[in-house]
Amino acid sequence: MTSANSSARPGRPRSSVDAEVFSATLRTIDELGYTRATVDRIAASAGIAKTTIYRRWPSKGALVTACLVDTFGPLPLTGRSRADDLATAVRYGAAKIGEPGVAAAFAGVFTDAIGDPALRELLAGQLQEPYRVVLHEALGEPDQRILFLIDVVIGTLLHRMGMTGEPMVESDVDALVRMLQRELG
Amino acid sequence: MTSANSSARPGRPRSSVDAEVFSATLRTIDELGYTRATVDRIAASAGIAKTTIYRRWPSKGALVTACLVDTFGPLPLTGRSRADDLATAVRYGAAKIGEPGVAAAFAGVFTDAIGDPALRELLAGQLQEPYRVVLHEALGEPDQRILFLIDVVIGTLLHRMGMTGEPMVESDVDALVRMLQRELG
DNA sequence: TTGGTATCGATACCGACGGTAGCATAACTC
DNA sequence: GAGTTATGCTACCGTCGGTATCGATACCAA
Repeated sequence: MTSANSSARPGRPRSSVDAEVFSATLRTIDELGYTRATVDRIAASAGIAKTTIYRRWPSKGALVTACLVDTFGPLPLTGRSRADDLATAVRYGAAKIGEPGVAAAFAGVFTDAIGDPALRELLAGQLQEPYRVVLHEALGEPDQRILFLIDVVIGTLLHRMGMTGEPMVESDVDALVRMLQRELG
Repeated sequence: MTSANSSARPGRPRSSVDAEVFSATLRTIDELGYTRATVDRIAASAGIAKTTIYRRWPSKGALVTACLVDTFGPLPLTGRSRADDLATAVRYGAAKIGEPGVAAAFAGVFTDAIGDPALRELLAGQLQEPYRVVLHEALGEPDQRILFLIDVVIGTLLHRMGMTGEPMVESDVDALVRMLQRELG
């Protein structure tokens, strides 16, 4: 019979540096902005070679998208009520987008995704789609409403970061929560 | 007395090609995306030399910002009622952001503005500030509420364009109008 | 007509960036 | 050991944002 040992691939195993790379990516983007955060600098900050990055991700946009998917984990919903889950989702998004480098990374990927359909599919499929599914289940609203909700939450928070460079203040996040609770309540 | 003729500067006058440049900028960004819409290509599309562009705008980001300021003209408010003015503003923004190249230009400038404080000030001061003033007057709401409103409208519409590449459908724009009318009504 | 001035097109150039190729070497399995 | 895969390193390519330069051009004033 063939060797059925699942983790028995020959050759040198991949070094587990993905976490360091993601951390270095956000750190570098936060310090220098998306454009000046070159792949060379990110690799140097992660302590690896630039070629190693291109062996794992096909482009800078794909790297940053993977970085965002890693940063935005699963939504920590409570399931107590629709209003509660909605508020949790909004505040979770606000917290994540307020983390250093996240908003800049988001804007950069959006820009790269124009005229790069593969990257746009990656962005919509890997980043937005999981939240669409879980919010559809938690809120019991049709998909069109869920996608609208995501547009409002993420778009609003990103626009504030893009215009001011600062995360949205808590009182405005509160207003966003109340507005959407009225909308979906 | 000194020669007080206002339009009597010596030398060759500037050729009036700003409109062609703005048109070429949006056209090229729409065709190729922000990154691949190089200043060379924009200049060629406008039928002028690249150096002429850099004599009028200090950077690609400044050119695109000026292009957006030109595209987004003054808000055509009716003054009939707050609800009417609000709906008009939202639909005006949706129409403009749906025009070819506008959303891509917006996203690109946001990306460039990170780590370029001068460009960010240009963006906030030239593009956002006029709308803040006129909406503050028309809606009679405090500045914080107006800025929040702008974040929601522009952010939501841009996020939809960034994720799907298509403008927001009319039914969703309607939902956006109703949601904000409830919020500010 | 002449001279002064500011803009224009064209070209060449620089530094930086995204991405690729090649090679020696290290790390693992059998 | 042999075979296989990943890594670091260096060198390289094409492109892009932005600058410098120069002759030609279009205006004004005298």
